[in-house]
Amino acid sequence: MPELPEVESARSVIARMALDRAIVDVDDSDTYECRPHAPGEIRAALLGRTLTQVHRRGKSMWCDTSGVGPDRVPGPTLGIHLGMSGKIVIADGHGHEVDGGDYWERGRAPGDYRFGRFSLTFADGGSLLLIDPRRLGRVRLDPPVEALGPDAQEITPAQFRAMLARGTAPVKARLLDQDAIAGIGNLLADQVLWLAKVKPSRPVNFLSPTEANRLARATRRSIDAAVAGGGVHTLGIVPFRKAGAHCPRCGAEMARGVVGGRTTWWCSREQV
DNA sequence: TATAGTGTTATCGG
DNA sequence: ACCGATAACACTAT
Repeated sequence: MPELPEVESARSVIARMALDRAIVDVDDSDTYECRPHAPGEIRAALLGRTLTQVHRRGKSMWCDTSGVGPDRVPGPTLGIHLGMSGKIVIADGHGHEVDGGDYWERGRAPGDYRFGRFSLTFADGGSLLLIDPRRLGRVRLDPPVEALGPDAQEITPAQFRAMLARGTAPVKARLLDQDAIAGIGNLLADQVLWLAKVKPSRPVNFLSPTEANRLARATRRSIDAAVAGGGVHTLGIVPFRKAGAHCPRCGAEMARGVVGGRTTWWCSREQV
């Protein structure tokens, strides 16, 4: 599920609910979610500290930490990636779900913690949980975030042009490359390309400056819309990514293919 | 029962 | 070394 808008929702949950609360317990026993750490490593690093800030770049989040004593010694950063199915949830001391952001989440009822993979418990008994059925998310200390490209929500027109100015990859593959531009996933990419009327398989070296500009504007508009709407599933083209659907703009049949290794849908008439 | 899936990454080949 | 394509990862829902 999570692309940039969902991760931003998770970031805001942490920012308003989980900062400056003393950590008294950590469940880092899921060795796959917490790879490459051994069980107990993250726990030992966080016990007796607090989260002081939460940052996001693209789909990656990380929290600054510090001790709770008078000296407030800085600790390691706590990296959280939601993967394909992750969600951050805050519970109170009775295990009652207090906050989980507002984006759509397929099937799960509030308070269903069956797929909890990592948690922090605070001094008052409340907790932060990472719910992640597919377990492709990740929690780690001091995650490397320097390699990520500019955040897709804040990228400048010049940075956007530079991102397309090298190589021969299909434009959709480049939009999905987190080292080139951080935050765009499969659904957001299809929406951006549809809005800009660019065929996903077109090599970046064949794009005109006009098309590059349309893509930059479409990226901005799509992310703003998805953040405001509460997730990428609220984007216009998403309900039409299915067999037999027709373009909501021109009525032509939607085409399906694989680009950048991902299932891709586009308008067979307008996106050429 | 078989398959697809809103993400990342190691590996392979050109 | 750079760039792009592919498979693998883990697990659920259809």
